[in-house]
Amino acid sequence: MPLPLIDLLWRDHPDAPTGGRRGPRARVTTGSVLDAALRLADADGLAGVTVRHLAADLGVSTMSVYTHVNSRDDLLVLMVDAAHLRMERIPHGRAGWRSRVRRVAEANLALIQQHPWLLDVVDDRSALGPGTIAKYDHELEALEALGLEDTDRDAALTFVLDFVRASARALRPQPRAGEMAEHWPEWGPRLATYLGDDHPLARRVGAAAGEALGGPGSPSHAWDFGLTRVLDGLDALSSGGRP
Amino acid sequence: MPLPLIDLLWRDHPDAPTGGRRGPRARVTTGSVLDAALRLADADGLAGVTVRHLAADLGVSTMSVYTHVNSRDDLLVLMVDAAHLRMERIPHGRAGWRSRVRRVAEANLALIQQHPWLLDVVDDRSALGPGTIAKYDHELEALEALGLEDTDRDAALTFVLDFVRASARALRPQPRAGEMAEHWPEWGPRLATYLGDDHPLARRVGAAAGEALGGPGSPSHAWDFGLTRVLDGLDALSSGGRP
DNA sequence: GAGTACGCCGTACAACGTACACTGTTATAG
DNA sequence: CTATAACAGTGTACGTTGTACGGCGTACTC
Repeated sequence: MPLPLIDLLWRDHPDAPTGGRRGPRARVTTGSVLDAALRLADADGLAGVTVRHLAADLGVSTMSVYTHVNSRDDLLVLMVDAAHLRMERIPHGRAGWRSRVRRVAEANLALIQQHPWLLDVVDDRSALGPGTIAKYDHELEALEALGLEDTDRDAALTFVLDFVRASARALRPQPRAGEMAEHWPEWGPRLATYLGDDHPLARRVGAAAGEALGGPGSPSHAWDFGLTRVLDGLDALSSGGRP
Repeated sequence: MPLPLIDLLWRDHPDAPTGGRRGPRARVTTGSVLDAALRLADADGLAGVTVRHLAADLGVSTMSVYTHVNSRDDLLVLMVDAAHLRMERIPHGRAGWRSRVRRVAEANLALIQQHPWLLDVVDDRSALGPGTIAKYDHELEALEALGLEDTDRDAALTFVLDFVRASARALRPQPRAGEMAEHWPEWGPRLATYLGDDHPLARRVGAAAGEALGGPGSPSHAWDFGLTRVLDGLDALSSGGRP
């Protein structure tokens, strides 16, 4: 049986237990399993990360994967922490907090667009891993100039990162988009019939939002809009409430 | 084969196709399948909503479910729209936009806490259903006094609702919480060893946030904090940018 | 050289969504 | 009145998933 999750997360730390040295040499390691899992997830999404696929990619039998990882759920946690560990951490420099936070948001958006499967992992246990903790530490620094007490500082970071996650989900090409477009010639008129003259506001705003989504200009209006809202919302903290 | 999804969503509309009248009378309907599915989901979560369980609850065979619903994915879309349809829609009255938006947020939080499985449905096709459209219309009204153009009005609502979804996810009792607590006596000291003196900021803020989470006072500091941030962020729109 | 810890593997099981072929029932067409 | 077509419902079966269990062979320790 592999080591507990906490030790697998910190497997590269000098104090991490190594286990005995007997028996045949391992042909794969937890690290190489993770490398393969990340490749698979980036290519085929989380659903493509099955234990069997993983084992085939590694050239071992299905059950051998469980020698290096306790369960698929644990694997996902390890993957998230690995992605966080590899994330580039740009020094904050002398920029003001607004630029800092903006860069944190953009870096997280880039991370999720590079690894869209991050949106599909709901397990929070990666918070115990070296990558996630380092990321947390670095991003907390961005909020320094806001002068918040600790609980608010954590809440502010959560606020920013939750916005990024939601926006990234909206920006992600929906798997159903193709199916929707396919059925639209049939469904569109039918929906118009059902709606009739009801909900004129929803119809007007929905149409405008739909057009803007596929239209020219910025790839996502909602991202710019939301990010400015986030920054202005935090701004109200340091400028002593609303005027 | 059942009707296409768009017609199932609008099954209660007068213009909805009813299908022929031949054959034995249906012992269950799309509506009763949904009722059972909602009960199951509220009780056991989305994972408890299996076609077999559903059929057993309804007293029919497994495959009979597919007479009234095209697929499990479609079922989830119908469930979401049904939940949106049954949501109470409080008139906005004469309240200012801040109170209106606050109430929209609180109503959505209540909705998700009543039906936590809503967080697990990622399919956006419910946007075509009567419940989701009525909800959209009603919530857009809350933003009237902000004087936004249509695309911004949609973006603002998305901004609010995304915040609610993320907060609701954080407030939801994590399925892993029990397991974490169980392993904590073993993992806590180990984590302390690994961390050593690194990341003092993350350790301090993380500890404060962790304490606040289980501590006395408001059930969630992050909710109050974030909601005020959301409102202040929107406020900056109407007060003409930051001072 | 004996014992043991360990990597690896084959088989097997329960659960899932659902395709398919079928039976039986009922309203309609001739 | 009968033949037909449309429909609700069922049983079986397939492919896929995660993973428990027991066995086999290897390499280190005594």
